[in-house]
Amino acid sequence: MSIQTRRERERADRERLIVTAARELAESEGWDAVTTRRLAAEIEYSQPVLYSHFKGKDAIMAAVAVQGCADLAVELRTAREGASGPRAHLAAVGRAYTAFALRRPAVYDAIFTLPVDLPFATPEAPEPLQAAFGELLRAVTPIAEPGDEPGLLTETYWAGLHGLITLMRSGRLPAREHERRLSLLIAHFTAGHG
Amino acid sequence: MSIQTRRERERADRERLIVTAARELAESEGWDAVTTRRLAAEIEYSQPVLYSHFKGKDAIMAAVAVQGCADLAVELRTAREGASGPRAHLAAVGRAYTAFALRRPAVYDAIFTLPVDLPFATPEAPEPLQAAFGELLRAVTPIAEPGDEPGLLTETYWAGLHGLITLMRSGRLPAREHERRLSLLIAHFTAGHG
DNA sequence: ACCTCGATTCTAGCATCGCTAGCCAATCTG
DNA sequence: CAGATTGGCTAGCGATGCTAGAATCGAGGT
Repeated sequence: MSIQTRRERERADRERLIVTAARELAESEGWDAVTTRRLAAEIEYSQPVLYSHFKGKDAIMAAVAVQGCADLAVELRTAREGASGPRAHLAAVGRAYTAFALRRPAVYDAIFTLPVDLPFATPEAPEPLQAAFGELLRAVTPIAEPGDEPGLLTETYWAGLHGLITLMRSGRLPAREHERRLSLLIAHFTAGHG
Repeated sequence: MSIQTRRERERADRERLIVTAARELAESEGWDAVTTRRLAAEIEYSQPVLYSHFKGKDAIMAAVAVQGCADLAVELRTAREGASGPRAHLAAVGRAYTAFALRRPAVYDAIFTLPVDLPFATPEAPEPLQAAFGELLRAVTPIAEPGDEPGLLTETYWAGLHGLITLMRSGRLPAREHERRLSLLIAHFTAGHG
């Protein structure tokens, strides 16, 4: 079995190598620079090996998204734990979310904007995605009013954050006022929860 | 002058032909189907004529965006005029906005999601864009609380709508509950303006 | 009526993209 | 050591956005 396990281990190593190379290349030069040829050169293999690990370029991006989402979940959690009170929780998580999106735009896009077919709002969704949403849910639930479904309220708050990010990143909203818009969003979701 | 003006008129006609062909093709088969070759075949000219009118494919999409934005502005206006009261105005405009996005996804993407370089939040922005934002502004301003800057509040509300649309359209939010999420967003922006 | 010349449109091609077929070599088995 | 099998690589396909240079059309003068 030793020979077989060594092969599988090397294969798994190379798969990680592909995903991290794709992420680093995307973070340093944008997703447009992540071509299959360029990525193959980066890992010092030929193009077709990519397709022996992943179904296609989309699958590689999906892997980057899942891995990056785990990072996001951690950052959301630590942000929430560093604040106290419902309103502070919501604000801290919202700021951590947008900070992540601005600091790592390529990863954020892989997770939330690029058309990569990952199951999202279903039980089959990858664990990191559910973890990240769970962190949002924990921050939003305490400010839900009676009759509000926490899940739906979380999705709505999330949409607000996502809209701010995407419109600003594409130049449709001026970046200068981002902080004030974010504060407005938080304020309107925490009305009456001083 | 007659011959010159006729030429210019024909040229303008063909430019309109290009834009409408691009829009119709995008609306019926999606932007992926709008290749320069396909578009050239659709207007029964060869590829290079596209480049004698527009700098490139992006410029054609920008033209579709500007034209479509005029439609959006009209729909937002009629929605607002069909309602009475600050809360009803905000709700009507929000519903009209999302309805437009769902009914004409290709045009919506050209305006708000695809990376097309149009000046947005500046005085140089094309008039239809300013008109559409102005309609949102008119609906939001009445529910702004003292101290809130209407412009920023409008941008924040707009971001909420845009986030709901993009996350739902990409499958990241279940479409079934869209109406309830939209209602939640509106409710949180109209707290205290029954 | 014809010819010239300038403007305009088309043919053909470039570089690059994601992806794949089929050869070739290295490695394991008997 | 010979045969078989796994796995990577070379080469190429079809399609993309875009462009250079040939070809064609039409206006104006003689």
